[in-house]
Amino acid sequence: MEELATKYNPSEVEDKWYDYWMTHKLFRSVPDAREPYTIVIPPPNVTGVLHMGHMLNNTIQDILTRRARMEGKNALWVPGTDHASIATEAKVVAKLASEGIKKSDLTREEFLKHAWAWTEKHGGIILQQLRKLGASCDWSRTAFTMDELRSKSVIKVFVDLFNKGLIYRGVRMVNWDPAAQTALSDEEVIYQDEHSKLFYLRYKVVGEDNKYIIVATTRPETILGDTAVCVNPNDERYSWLKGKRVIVPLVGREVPIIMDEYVEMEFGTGCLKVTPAHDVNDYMLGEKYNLPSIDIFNDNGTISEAGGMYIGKDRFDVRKEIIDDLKKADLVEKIEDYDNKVGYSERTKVVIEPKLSMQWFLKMDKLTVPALNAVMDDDIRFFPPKFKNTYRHWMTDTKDWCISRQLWWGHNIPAWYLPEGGYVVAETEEEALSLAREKSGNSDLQLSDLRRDEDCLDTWFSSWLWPITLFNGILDPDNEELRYYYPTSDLVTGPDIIFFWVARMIIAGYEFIDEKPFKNVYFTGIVRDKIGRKMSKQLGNSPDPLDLIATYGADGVRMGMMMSAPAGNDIMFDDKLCENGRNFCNKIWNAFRLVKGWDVAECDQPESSRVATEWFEAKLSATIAEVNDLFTKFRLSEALTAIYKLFWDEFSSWYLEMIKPAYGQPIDKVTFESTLGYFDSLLRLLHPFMPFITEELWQHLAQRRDGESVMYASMPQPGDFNENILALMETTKEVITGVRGVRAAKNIPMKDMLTLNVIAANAGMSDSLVRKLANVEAVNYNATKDAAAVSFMVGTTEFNIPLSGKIDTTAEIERLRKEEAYLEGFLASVMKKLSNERFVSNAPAAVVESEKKKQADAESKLANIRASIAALS
RNA sequence: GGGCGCUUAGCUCAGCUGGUUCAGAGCAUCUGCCUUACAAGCAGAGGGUCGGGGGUUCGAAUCCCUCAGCGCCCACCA
Repeated sequence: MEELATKYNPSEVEDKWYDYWMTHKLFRSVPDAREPYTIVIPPPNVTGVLHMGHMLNNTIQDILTRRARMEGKNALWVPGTDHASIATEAKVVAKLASEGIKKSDLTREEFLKHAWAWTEKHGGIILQQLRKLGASCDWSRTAFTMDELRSKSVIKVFVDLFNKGLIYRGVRMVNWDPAAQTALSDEEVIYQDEHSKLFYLRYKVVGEDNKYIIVATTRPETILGDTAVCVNPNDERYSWLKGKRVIVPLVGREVPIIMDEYVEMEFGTGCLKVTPAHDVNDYMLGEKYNLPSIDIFNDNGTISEAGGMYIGKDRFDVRKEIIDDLKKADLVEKIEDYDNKVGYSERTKVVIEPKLSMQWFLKMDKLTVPALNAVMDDDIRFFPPKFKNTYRHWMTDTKDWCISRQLWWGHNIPAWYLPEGGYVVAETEEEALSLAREKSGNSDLQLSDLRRDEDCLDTWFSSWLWPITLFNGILDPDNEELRYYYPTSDLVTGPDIIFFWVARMIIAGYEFIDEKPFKNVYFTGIVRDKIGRKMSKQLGNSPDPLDLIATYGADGVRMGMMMSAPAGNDIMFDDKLCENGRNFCNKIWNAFRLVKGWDVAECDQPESSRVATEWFEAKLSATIAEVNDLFTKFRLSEALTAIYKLFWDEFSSWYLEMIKPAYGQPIDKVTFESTLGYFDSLLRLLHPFMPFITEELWQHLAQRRDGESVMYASMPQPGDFNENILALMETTKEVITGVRGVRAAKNIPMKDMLTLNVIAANAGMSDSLVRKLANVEAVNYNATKDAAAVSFMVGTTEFNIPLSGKIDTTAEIERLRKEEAYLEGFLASVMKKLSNERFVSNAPAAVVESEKKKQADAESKLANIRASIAALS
């Protein structure tokens, strides 16, 4: 066998095995007789780059997929990317701008050419990066939310919903993004607290001399669009205003006073200016009282012709200017500081403008019903379950979904407008034409007479179909793949897109397939930096995952992240975590070097090794059972921790030391074979978490045929094991630790042999292992106390180590006195409990028993200690 | 304004339906070791009245109430 380096070198190993897995198509899945296990990737933005959030999310998906595969399931993890309408279009617009090209100078076709070129250049980078992580996706199935199959599906779904009467078109107040110049859904608006100002403006009452009413507003520039002032009809202060009119300051427009209980009398002055075109509530009032609506903004947030003043200037500049002008005209009563919430575009980060516009909507009220029930009834399970609350909140009383976007990069809405008005919705131009001819009664109508809707669909209107369209479930609903893989097994995603995506996928599942899209949803936390800030490009606090992989190895990064990533809780990420992962890789590597370095001989198995193997076998089984249980609860970090401890503490620190032959000596064949078997089991257990190093070592462990992989080795299952051996070893370890403690305290080198006296007939430990690991030459039972010995206790048994000449009697007595005092206190508290009548009669028998045992143990220990003190004095 | 969650060792967190695997883990710290797999390591050690207060109970980190601080989600008070 070739010489192994003393340190594990991941970079040499990782690419080699990824290529091997790819060459042998080991990630490939097609339907067969096995039970399916399916995960669909939350598609990252096609032009995005890998960040720590992706790392965490995809590591978890890979762990689940790899584990399922080793459990004998037909595991499929489908990768793909999202066209990310707004984000991608914004990037393309910016790139074109840097070349001096304006989007408005291009035709739709020209623009899309640029967009596709951009997508092809940058698209898929992120998927390449995922390979570095070890992601075991079936790359042959890589999909894109805007590829042909997905596009056709989206259009078909739109037409279908339209024909069901669930999609409608109408003028509504929507969230307008002046940077992207498109409408957004409510979910794409993020509200932030702002310190702003409340401006109190004077509106002159018509027909009254020098009488003004004061209106409070945070947005003085919108007075350009005021068409009324509203007060509460119950507000006696203003009853005299009934039927009067006021003059909008500066603008000079005469507008009516209206009375509506919507107005809070306590807020501001109790007078509300009404701007139906630029505020959702004012819009409602406008509808109710038939007020004119003056849209004072252009789509880019500048003042429009309709504003009459400040035309072409930006809304925020105008806010400053108009206040100056109002002050000059003495129309400002006062200005107060005021904290309020301002809506920002999730994508472009600019302030949202409520705007009245013609949009397409999807009716939500009926659609949400089965989706809500599925989660509430645990037909779809959320991990952690606390997110059920959040989900229920949103799913009750959900507002209609604005699905149109004034963008070009996306699925073009399949609606065509007739020359004489009206429109038709169809999957293809041909169908549209025939519908249009029918509708208009004009059989000469040509396609060129029809005008295609300019808008495209919200990105989420394609991603909500993702688990279905990946198996072509819309276009061919009865196909074999859909029947086999759908519903998928687990979805792994962040709670931030529970409404954007998770909820809508569930809705789509029930609406289009009549079946849930997945059985379990595992919510990851947000990856933050070590001082708790969200990682972001702006802060520059996000490490580049590829740098981390280069430094610590993919396995190291995966392991470091997973050790501290409980479900649903944020992870405070620190590079240090990866260091632990790297160290663990090195530990595994070196344990392997040790084992593989031994010479094997046909000799008798020592007693110590016999006990050690029996014990480790039991320990292995117990841990596997524990890990299995943790996986069913999606407690991945705890499962990994359990395996980590099994490997590092139990296997490396204890077991290998127990069986390790003396230097230069061979190991017996029985022990060796057992050890290789354990190693194999450990590698299998670890594989889902750390795929590369386990594959590398599995290769060295045994000869394999080309194409074989630990990926397909079966996950070890727990066997029956003897609980007694576990208890025996716990005692043995405590005794060994006791002896080592004495060595450390007394500065006795490991090389020096010691004698161990047991002040009892039996200690419930393995003598042979104590001799070997504590370097004890003799274990004497039924020994008597010795003034020239240091003592320690394990359970109720006292041990002592004769150390003539090294005993500081005073210090030893003092130590024993402390111990005595502690035990006396402990005993007193136990006795107090036991003498409590109500405790003895109310507590379960087992608890009372255990208290009695505590009492007996404490008494016996106390007797021992007092005897020792007497012996030393 | 409503809802949810968090507060346990210096740091990051486990601790499930109250009771010897209840005060734990990893990291960090301290002490001694380059012992022949690993110093990215080994062997030892210290460290917390479980955010404050009250209650229920024989018994509370765990259940209830309350206060304080923090975080998240939802909501049209200009």
